[in-house]
Amino acid sequence: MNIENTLKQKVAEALQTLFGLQDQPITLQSTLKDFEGSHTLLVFPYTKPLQRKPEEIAQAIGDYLVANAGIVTKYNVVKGFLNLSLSEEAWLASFQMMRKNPAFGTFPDKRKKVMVEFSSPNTNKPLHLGHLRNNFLGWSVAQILSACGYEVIKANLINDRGIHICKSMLAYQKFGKGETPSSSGLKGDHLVGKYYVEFDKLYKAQIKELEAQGMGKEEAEKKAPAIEEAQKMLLAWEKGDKEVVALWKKMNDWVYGGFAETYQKIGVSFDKIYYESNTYKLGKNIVQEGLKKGVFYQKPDGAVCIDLTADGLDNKVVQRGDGTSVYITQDMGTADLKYQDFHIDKSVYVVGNEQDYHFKVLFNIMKKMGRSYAEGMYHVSYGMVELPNGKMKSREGTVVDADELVDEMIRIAEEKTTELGKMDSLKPEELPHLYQIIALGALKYFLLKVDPKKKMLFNPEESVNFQGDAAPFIQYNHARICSILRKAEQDKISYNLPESYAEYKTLHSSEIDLLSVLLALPTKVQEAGEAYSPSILAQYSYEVAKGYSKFFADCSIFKADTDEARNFRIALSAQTAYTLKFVLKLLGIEVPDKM
RNA sequence: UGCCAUAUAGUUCAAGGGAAGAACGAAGGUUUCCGGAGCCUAAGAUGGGGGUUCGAGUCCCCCUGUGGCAACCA
Repeated sequence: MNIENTLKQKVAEALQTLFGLQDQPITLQSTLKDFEGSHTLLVFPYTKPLQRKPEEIAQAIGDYLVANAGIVTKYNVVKGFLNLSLSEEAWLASFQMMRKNPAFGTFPDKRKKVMVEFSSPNTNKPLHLGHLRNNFLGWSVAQILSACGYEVIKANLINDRGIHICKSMLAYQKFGKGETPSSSGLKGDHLVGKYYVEFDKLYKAQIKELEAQGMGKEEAEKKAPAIEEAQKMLLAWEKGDKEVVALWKKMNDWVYGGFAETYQKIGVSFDKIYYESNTYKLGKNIVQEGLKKGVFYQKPDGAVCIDLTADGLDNKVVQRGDGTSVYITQDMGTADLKYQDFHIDKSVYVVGNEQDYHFKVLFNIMKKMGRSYAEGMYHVSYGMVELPNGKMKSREGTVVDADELVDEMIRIAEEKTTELGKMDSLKPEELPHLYQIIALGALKYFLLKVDPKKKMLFNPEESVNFQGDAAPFIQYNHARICSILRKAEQDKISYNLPESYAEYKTLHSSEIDLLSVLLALPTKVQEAGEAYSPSILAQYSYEVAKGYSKFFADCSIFKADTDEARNFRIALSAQTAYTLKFVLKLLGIEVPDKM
């Protein structure tokens, strides 16, 4: 039914009829702006078997298509590129098909469950820009997979225990003086983060002092009293020491309060929350199972290992000589736990690329252990967000704080909106929500438009775009269409009846370009799902908005020459609004009706 | 040292082996007309060297730069 498949079929037919060629690759791409036509067939691949010039072959196929394909009206040949123009009927027919499908862009239920784990913060400090990239990616990947037909469970594995938490706790014990979020006016996560930084100051000073006394750097890092105390605290926590556990609970609760506020503000939520304090002991049964199966082996000192050298990896310890867990042990256990809880078919981890190796090892092990879900494990690996002067480091305070950044974005959104005088048509009480939509949209789009696996640069001086290739431009096009649809309704124009524009026979090239972009929606959603890449949809949403802007500038809607043209253009606008809203939703971005 | 990423315009990013594209910035134009956060015009780039191919930014090899990993850390 869709244009592309019809064309491919007809091209195959042409190759068979004209040249007796079968099973040839058929490569269609969209025609470049500089040439006439909408679809371009590459004929280079046929030159070899046919021993003929590409121009000859292209011309022959072109003639055949015009005569036999029905939907092709004319063609032109540039080197080995056969540019095709399609009939108005073909465009209008596919447009009607799209209009009739209220769920255009979504796929049928696959009857498969996938868990997407993302966010996964440590509870010793507030969220920063890097976490935002993670949260936005995870959320978007979950939405995309859902549109692709999966049942999605969004999970958050909170790292609420370990030496880093003890660092904050220790510093609080030493310097906190009973400070609380309410007494200090600080958000809970920020308060705890403050003591994490305090710890680092103390620790660094102690190292320096020890070094001054002639101790080597490495030894000083191990012997500094602060770190020794923190380690002692961790042991006490593991033994269930009442005082330590009480402090841990208190400070974690502060952090959860802070996180909840941030999550709520950035529009992120979860279906299932795991805590490492509950899962960190898991996995030992898998170690035993692996030993029995011969997947693992035990070294003389008792450490359990796996030899992955045959797979291009190394020897990896999965359990310490003293019988305690390492990182990978608990991840094996948690993988099983997730399966037990939900019987998932796929398990996706949104985690930074510094853990690429870890996940290769984990997935490899779970395959060797014969887990049914192992083939469906996938690491959405993303690059770090860097500042102009390099990486962000929490301990050194060179981070872009998530809460501050969001607030700043909201401030800028208000400023720009006021500057443009765009808030006149809105009630004052609607404005804060609008600013929030625009600010978060800009931020999310900025972080999502870049290919996840690439590192990206954030320059606080230049901030985030509100113009050009940016969410506000896309949102603006949605708002502008809503305005048109309101007018259409006011004027009682029933643009949604296909027969009301069926006679429209003079499509403008901007209309065809826009239509062609809109038709690509399902393909783009599928691509984004297969690649776990929201950036594909971010780019697409911009193409749609740009296509609409061009159309809007070139084609008058309410002053169109005929009622058919007018009705078609309103319907085209409505379809564009649907597409923009649909795609941005998959990116976790809201669209306003007015802005 | 090994492994994995990565290198495109002044800057930030695109380009499923197929005609190198945007945006920002800087230059010029555009508002009697449905929303100018817009539209139009022009300038500007594949780190270096080999190879495979009809065709390479894309695949392979070497070199250089950058980031990450290579813990019985997480």
